[in-house]
Amino acid sequence: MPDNPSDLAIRRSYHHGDLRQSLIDAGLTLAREGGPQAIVLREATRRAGVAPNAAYRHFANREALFEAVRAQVLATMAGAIAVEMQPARQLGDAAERSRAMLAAVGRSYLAFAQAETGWFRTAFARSDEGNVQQEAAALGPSADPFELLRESLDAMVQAGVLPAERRAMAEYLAWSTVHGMATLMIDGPLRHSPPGLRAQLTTRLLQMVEKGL
Amino acid sequence: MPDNPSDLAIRRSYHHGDLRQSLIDAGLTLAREGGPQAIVLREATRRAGVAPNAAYRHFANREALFEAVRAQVLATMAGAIAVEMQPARQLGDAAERSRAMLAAVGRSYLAFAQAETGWFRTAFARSDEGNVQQEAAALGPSADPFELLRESLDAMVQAGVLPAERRAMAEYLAWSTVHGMATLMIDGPLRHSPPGLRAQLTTRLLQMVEKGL
DNA sequence: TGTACATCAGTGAACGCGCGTTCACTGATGTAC
DNA sequence: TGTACATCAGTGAACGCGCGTTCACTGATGTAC
Repeated sequence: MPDNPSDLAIRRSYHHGDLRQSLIDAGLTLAREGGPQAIVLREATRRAGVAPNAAYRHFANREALFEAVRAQVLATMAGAIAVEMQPARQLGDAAERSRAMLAAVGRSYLAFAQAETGWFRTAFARSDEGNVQQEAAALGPSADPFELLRESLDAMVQAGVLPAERRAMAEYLAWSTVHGMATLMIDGPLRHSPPGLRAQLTTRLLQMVEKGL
Repeated sequence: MPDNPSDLAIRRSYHHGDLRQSLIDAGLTLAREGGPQAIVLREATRRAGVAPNAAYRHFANREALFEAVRAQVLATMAGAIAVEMQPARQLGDAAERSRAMLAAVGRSYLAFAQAETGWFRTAFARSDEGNVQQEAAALGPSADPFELLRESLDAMVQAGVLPAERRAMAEYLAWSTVHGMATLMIDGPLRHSPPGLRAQLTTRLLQMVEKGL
């Protein structure tokens, strides 16, 4: 393929090049701006510069496209969190390190929810499942933020910071807390709260989790 | 008005009786079964046995109907929680009472989310706000579950269970935790978890909040 | 008590919109000989 | 190296659907005299 003109560029060839990925990319843009409901098949094909039904060469239906986008979002989010965890990973003391990792997960989870609200909503949109796991698995390991949380908790147990008998289900307790706060901040009563208050709340919340676990 | 045939009954008179409330009732049924998106103006009029545009006598647009339904849901939820709090309120010891009240709020909040998922989703659907507060205010006091949470925390401070300096923002920390768990249970990885596990998680979560605050 | 009339609460028909999806098709690509 | 042909990836047109909303209307109600 000498020229591979994607998306918005005027296609010189009858064939697109990589329509599948272009549709997913368009879906990502839509989701970023408008959340899960903005992932509209016809709009994605429009942005890819292609007839609406062309999508059906690559996806069985709208749901399949949606799940592909969702898996990508999950991977992107996991990537963002992994980056924020890097400094914590460098720490020498095992106890300190594991605690810092957990805090980093929580902090960057909340940051992502606020910075990329559309994607955040998409990541946790209800789905008929099934497709999701397959898509996510195809993207390789650590495509899910949840895994990073698990890793941090395991590190805490290994460092002796978290008693082993409290490890079970701890990810659900921690995740609940942080996810609930994210919801409060993007949709709930804290929707219009100032950044200073949010920072304060984030800190106290993470303290509560660490103490409470 | 000799006969006041509402909703599904065949109307004998040209006038409906109380179309406004009938539309809200229809909206409540729709929301209960299908969540916020199921609140469809045309469907509500259909169920009320009336032409689609009749709704515009009582609501400016779909959004206005939606907010009226949402306010009702919030009130219903607050009512359910208030009932569950009753036993706790009877307790003699102030410290014990306040703690039991908080636990009751958390427990019944989670129970409501699982028993009435459609309503729960509706209660916390994003909205353009403005209308909500007015509608809720019109329904009288305690129309919001959040108020009951605040009340419990205030009681804890008064009973000396919660240090006054930790009272500020405590409702957001507590609410976050419980709301996040609700989300996990209805949409997230705990979607298909057995009741026994859920009960265990609920208990541990409430312990965590009490300790962590 | 009866009648005229303004007001209110509904009707009937239609609008434009955008969606997901299906059909029969055609242009481009790549492989076998 | 050239040609025939199967396969693949897109096109064009249309479908049915249901939505929210607007228009000009009509039947029922209640009030003034």
